[in-house]
This record gives sequence, structure tokens and C-alpha cells, in this order.
Amino acid sequence: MSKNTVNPKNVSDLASLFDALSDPTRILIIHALLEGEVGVGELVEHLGLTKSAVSHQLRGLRDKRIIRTRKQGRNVFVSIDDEHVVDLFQRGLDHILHG
Amino acid sequence: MSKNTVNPKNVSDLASLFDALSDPTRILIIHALLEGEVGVGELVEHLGLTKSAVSHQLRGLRDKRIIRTRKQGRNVFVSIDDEHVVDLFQRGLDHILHG
DNA sequence: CAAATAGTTGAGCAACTATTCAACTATTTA
DNA sequence: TAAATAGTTGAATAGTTGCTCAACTATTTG
Repeated sequence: MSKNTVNPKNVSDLASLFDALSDPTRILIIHALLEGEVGVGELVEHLGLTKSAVSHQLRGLRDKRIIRTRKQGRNVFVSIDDEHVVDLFQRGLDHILHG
Repeated sequence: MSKNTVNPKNVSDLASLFDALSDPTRILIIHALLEGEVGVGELVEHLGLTKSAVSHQLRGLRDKRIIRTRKQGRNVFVSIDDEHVVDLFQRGLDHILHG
């Protein structure tokens, strides 16, 4: 029973959650996924980075269970796995736009 | 008039906003400020870091207008300047705690 | 099976970050 | 005014991060 809601584990988890949204490339990836599933190839084209760079970022987001990937043939499709993160994203965006 | 709400400036602003919350030390600072104004000395004691480390972090948060500082004699008191960030913080915390 | 295509992985690197240390400023107190 | 106290600043540093490159795996197509 933790008396205080903010024990060391929670602190690092919380930092890690926000860290997932703390980089422009990841912001663009999540933004692209807001409307639904997107292929890795599309992301690569849209972001203008190498496949490798995108793949590395996707792995980080998948490790944090923020996205999910599905393989179909030789293509991989990416979608949001954590709707709470979408909520944070939208609120953050609201804040910087009309805030 | 930007057609898309996510132009490059918005992307980097949004990443920067979440970046403010992406580090354990800053999480602890903001958490400590949730109940109201706190002195820098108290923060130093509470965080177990040097005055310098805390001061550097406070400067970063102040530059982003997330906190405000007030000097009284030789003490400096810190408080939240951006309530939207409190909202993001609370939602993030809710998320990692229950769900 | 060979070639082409889609994506992943690990190494390496340049840029960035969080912290400490030492020196500094500002304020109070003896 | 000298000493003590509270905090800031800039340089140095250890560790992290985001990217590219080259090599790899997996799948499809000729």
C-alpha cells in the first residue's frame, strides 16, 4: 500500500510516458495514426526519414505499448494501442493551439 | 492560414511541451508544486540533488513558462504558471495509476 | 531458386541532457 | 563591514538519444 501516489516507480513511468511524446518525429507518427492504421512505408514517405530511423522509433513506441504493429505479407501496419496517449496528445495540441 | 493544424512549428512546440514532463526530476518538481508555492530550498532537500541541479531545471521550466519564481529576501519561491500542464500531469498520472 | 521488396537490427556517431563543481551575485545578520 | 546564507551561472562530463549505414530476415514474384 503506497501512501503517496508518487513513488519512484510511478515517477519514472510518468516521465517515460511523456517522453514518448517529447520528440517531433514521434509527434508526427502519432499524429499520422490518429485517423487509423497506417503502413510503415507510408510513414517513411511522409516523414522523409530512412526506413531504419522510422523502424527504430516504432520499436520504442511499441515497447511502451503506445502503438501496435500487424504484419501482412511483407508490409507492416501500425496503429495506436493506447487511447490514453491520444487523449494526452489532443490536450497538448489544444493547449499549444488555443491555449 | 494553416490548413493542417500540425505545421512544423506546432510539432516542435508540442514536443517541447511534453519534453518538459519527460524527466523524473521535473516530474517531482511539478508534483511538489501541485499543492501550491514551494521554496527552492525545500525542493533541494526533497529531491536530494544539489542546489545547482535544481536551479538549472527550474530555469528550463521557467523559460517554458511552466513555473514562475518570486524572490523574497534571499529565498526564492516557485509556483506553477501553466495550469494546462497541471492538467496534462494529472491525466498522465491517472493513466499510469488506474489504467 | 534468384531477384526484388519491405522492414528490422546493431554499430557507430554527433548532438543533446542532466548533473556536479567552483565561482559568482544578492541578501541578511553579527 | 565581514561572515553567513540562498540561489544562479558557466564549464566540464558522463550518459542518453536520434539518426544513418550496412548487413540482415522475411516475403513475394519471375
